[in-house]
Amino acid sequence: MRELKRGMRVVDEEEGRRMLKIGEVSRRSGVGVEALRFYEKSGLLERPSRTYAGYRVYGREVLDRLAFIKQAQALGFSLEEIRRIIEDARKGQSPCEEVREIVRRRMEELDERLRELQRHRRELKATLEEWDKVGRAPGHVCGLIEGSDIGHAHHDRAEGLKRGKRGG
Amino acid sequence: MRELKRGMRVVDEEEGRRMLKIGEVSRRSGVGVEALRFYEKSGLLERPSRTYAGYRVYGREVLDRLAFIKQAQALGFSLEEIRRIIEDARKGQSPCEEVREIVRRRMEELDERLRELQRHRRELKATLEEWDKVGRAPGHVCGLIEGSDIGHAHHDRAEGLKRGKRGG
DNA sequence: GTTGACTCTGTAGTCGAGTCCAGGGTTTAT
DNA sequence: ATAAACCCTGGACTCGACTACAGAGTCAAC
Repeated sequence: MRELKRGMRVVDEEEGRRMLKIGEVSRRSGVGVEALRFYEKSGLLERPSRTYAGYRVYGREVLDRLAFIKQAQALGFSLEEIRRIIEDARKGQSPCEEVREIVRRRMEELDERLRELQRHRRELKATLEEWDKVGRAPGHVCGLIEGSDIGHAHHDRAEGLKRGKRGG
Repeated sequence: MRELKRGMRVVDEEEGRRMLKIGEVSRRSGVGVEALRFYEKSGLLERPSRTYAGYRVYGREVLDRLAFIKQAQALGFSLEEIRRIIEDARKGQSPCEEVREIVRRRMEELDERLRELQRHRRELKATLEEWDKVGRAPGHVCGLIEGSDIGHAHHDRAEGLKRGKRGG
């Protein structure tokens, strides 16, 4: 089907910059065809142009966008946050203060989470050491649950830890 | 309904140790009635005895169990892991080596996650600083996504970071 | 002209840790 | 006698980031 009917807006494949079909984008980016369509639906990727048959065709710049998305994800951003960043980036031409603000906030959250995890680590370690001492005591079901520190947790501490449990 | 029909196994409320109905357990533990039933279904709590009318009645020891669960959760264990720990604790009477093993493994994972997050933090910081420098450059859509470091991420690094993305 | 790889849409399912609800029955206080 | 507060079951829903599938159309190769 090479002759173009009117209304045909297929982007030319011969014109120097080669266009990519979704499978190739997937292979090159490592992002999975279904995920690509999902990203499009979620507003992370612009709707690409289509071949006459309805196939998506992407320019190479989508690979940069996907690399950006992956990196942002790796940095701990949710897709929704990434979507907002991209959106802001498109409309706010000047200093993109909002974007930096998101990153700043995110970093603060990350710091908080880090502090928490370090505390958890210390508690785990203490628990292990406790168990190494207590473990051999007879008369308990196991000496761990009933006997150990963590079996009789201080309520306020547990509460404090729980606050930060926003799924990542 | 005080006269007991045959088959009645209601645990006596007068017998010194007072039994708790689910609402009271909830209030005392801070765990939420629905969550308590959910824990029961998930094998984290033994099935409690029932009143003749079918109401759950718990002994005070359930509060210890719940404190344990909460603390373990705060330490980063999933309910499934906690379930396994409790199960192991019940059947493995001697040194509960498995239990300690789980905790040890968990701590290693936590260490890994901590290292990752610290790396993320450093990258975020670098990105922010990069943006502070690049942000004012004209000619970009925003100077952030297209212009910044993270827009052209090294693939291998992104992959490396992604591996650890087990939701938490 | 037919295989086989690819693509499309749309919907449903996954996981974890619950929450919420409908439509009942029970207990307690007035 | 009746309202309020509690309890029961079973099932649906939530969120995030996908993945899987059904059923159909398209494209390149032989």
